[in-house]
Amino acid sequence: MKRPLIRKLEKFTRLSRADKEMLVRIAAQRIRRFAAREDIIHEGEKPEFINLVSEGWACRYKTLEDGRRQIIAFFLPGDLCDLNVFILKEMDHSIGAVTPVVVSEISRAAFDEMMIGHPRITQALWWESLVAAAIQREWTVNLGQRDALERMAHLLCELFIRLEAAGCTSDHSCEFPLTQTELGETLGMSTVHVNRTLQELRASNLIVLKDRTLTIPNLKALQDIALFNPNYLHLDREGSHLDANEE
Amino acid sequence: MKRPLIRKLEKFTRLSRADKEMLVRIAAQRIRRFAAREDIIHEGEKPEFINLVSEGWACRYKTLEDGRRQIIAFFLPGDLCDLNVFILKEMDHSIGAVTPVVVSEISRAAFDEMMIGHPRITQALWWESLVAAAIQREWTVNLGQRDALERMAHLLCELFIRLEAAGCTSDHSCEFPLTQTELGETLGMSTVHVNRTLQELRASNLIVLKDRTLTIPNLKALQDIALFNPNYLHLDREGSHLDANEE
DNA sequence: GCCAGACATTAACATAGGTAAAGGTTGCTG
DNA sequence: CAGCAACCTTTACCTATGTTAATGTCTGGC
Repeated sequence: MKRPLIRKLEKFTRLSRADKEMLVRIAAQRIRRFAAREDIIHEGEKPEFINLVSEGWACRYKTLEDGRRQIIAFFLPGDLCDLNVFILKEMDHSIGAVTPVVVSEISRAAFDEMMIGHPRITQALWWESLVAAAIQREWTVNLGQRDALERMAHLLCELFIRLEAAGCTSDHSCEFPLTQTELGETLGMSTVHVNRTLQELRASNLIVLKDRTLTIPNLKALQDIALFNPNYLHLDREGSHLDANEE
Repeated sequence: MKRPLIRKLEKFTRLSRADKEMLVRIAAQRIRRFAAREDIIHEGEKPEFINLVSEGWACRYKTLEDGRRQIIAFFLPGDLCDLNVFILKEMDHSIGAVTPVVVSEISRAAFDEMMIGHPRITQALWWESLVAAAIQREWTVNLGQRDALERMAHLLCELFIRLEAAGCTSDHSCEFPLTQTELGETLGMSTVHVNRTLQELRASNLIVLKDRTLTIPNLKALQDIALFNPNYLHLDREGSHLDANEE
């Protein structure tokens, strides 16, 4: 459950003790807490920090002039928001807390320091940002090509596997704080249809979703429904499953 | 028309003569040509280079097991495909030529050299990759929230403005090589509906599209239909319109 | 122990967009 | 210059999903 970022990065590369200490130190420098639904940064503001979500779920979202809202990405424990953002003059979207959230702010200086002294971390962070881009692309495919049932199944598979990589699952279950409204804003469908779709997945015994807890009794089966191919998550370091060196 | 990459980067920052010479030199190192419809790199391959599209249009796409295809991004002249890709073990999608295309391959060594000796270029390239990510996010919004007419209008606005930044427009017109099938694969709609939607835009005098040429007589009007907010393209360098120093 | 607010569920009905199929251009190629 | 291939257009019909609105079920606060 601890240090989800480190746990995740180790899916890509082995980190030295010094690397890990560095990451822990950086993450401790400036910590902020947000209530559920609170904005962490809002469209139009100048980005000054890289945010690292260390506890809770956050999301990127964008609102159209007429009020329609689209959730563009989820940030799970261990996820970083945009390396290098400070290059941009202003945010073109907002980041909000989905649940109560703990965020570490990484300053430009701290980031540069890490880039210079810790090539392993640097590599690992680029990997994480390439994966984030790949996820965004997969969401494009999801919204463009899959129908409601496939789309929902795909999202659930992705979130479950990402939570697993961050050490936030136990057995076949994980906490699942999203409301049906939020699922609709993510998948581009009405709440009514979200509900119908979840009912259908439940009826097929593909998921159990109750009391903010999601259980996927047979992940393979859900993946099949979703046409889910995990390659885009790039979690395939040779032998990463052999490492038992959790900290 | 020349050096679309330089032209585009100068929307973000001023480049020195040495910077520009560097970019020209790098782009000349290894050049490849592809016929329309040919793959530049295919899902599953190991990425070894950063590709720079210097002439023609290319696209990223992904195909589901059952054959459905989604176009995920367009690469216009001056666009780069994924800084740092070589970190990944294999491509999770393909990149294909839409028209006949000229591509410069940038090796890891050349990229590193540039990063070290040319901080202005480094900054500018990160900017360009952040913009590419922002575009991908906007496509998520487009597919998730906008209806067919808005979606089509939005895509046309974006492509036109990006072509303008690369110096590939004249007055209110640009070359527009996409078939209706490709538009459908981009916007997640059937060709029949693409056709209906284009008819509707034509009937409202919002576009003229004929003989692979697109004219947008009143860009503002098209943007209004699309709920198009150009902020995500981050083309707003203070005073960039004052620079008359084209090379 | 009751009420308000947030969330989930269901039903009845409406519509944007998909599907299938046929015909119309245009432009190349032999 | 005939004929094919790629692309565009249109029509008729169908269905996945949206809309509206009513009802149900929790939860925390008083």
